[in-house]
Amino acid sequence: MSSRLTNQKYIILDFLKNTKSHPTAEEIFKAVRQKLPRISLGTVYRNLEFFSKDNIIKEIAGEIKRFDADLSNHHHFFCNNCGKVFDLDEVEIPQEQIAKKVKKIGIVKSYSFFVYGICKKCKK
Amino acid sequence: MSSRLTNQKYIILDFLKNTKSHPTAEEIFKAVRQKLPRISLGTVYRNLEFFSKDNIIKEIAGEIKRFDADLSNHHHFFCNNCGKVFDLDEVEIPQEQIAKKVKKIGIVKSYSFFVYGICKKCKK
DNA sequence: ATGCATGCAAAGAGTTTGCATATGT
DNA sequence: ACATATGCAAACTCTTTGCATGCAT
Repeated sequence: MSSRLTNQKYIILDFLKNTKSHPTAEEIFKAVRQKLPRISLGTVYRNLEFFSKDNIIKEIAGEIKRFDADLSNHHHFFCNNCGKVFDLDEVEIPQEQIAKKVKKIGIVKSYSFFVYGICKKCKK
Repeated sequence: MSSRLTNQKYIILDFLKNTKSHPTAEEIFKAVRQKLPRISLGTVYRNLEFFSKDNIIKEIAGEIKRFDADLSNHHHFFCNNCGKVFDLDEVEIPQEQIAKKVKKIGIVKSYSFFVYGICKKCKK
């Protein structure tokens, strides 16, 4: 964790630890502002970057970045219609097999697997 | 393909079909401008969107969008150091198995799998 | 001839950064 | 006390859009 524990850091992280919504920086800003009305977007971005670098949270790349404090090895489903992101807890990827095949290209540091589709709610 | 075949479309697509570099819009712009000095970035973006919608090319989401005219079922390796993108031709994902597990969440339309790491050149 | 595509420039989103001030250690 | 973190606003990057003009059909 970055060196000085401020209220801002604590509340941002607390919010992230207690949501499964994979929020964007903007969404985190709005949520956190309810407890800390004077917090700035810049601070949110700066702290999210600290947390990512310290592997306390994970960035989920997409059109817009999203953030996830659930560091367990899981992947994501993006709904093309409503934009929501769902966890794929049961889906596993043959990592060792992949790492072997990728050896020719380089050293694997991490994986990210996205499934795109239409979620049940939007399907109706 | 979008309705009117212009020189701009032709040259953009021709460039994409003949590169393996997974270029960004900016890179495509620079390359294409050598043949069409008056082309604008807006036109590049507009046409890339046309092509994507018509499934002539694929967008690769990341910090910055990249584009790929190779529609074969393959995945990508991103080098965290130099930012280059490499094709992973041999890596296969158990799609059917995944689709089954994802059924609870929604209908699968597409997959994307990224491997992040350090490429051989950067490793040295 | 018609209307879709283009070039250009301005506007938009999302993100980063510089600087003076505030605050954790 | 001191250096790091913050708020604020400006700057930046990537992308989209409005509009007059050009060009494929």
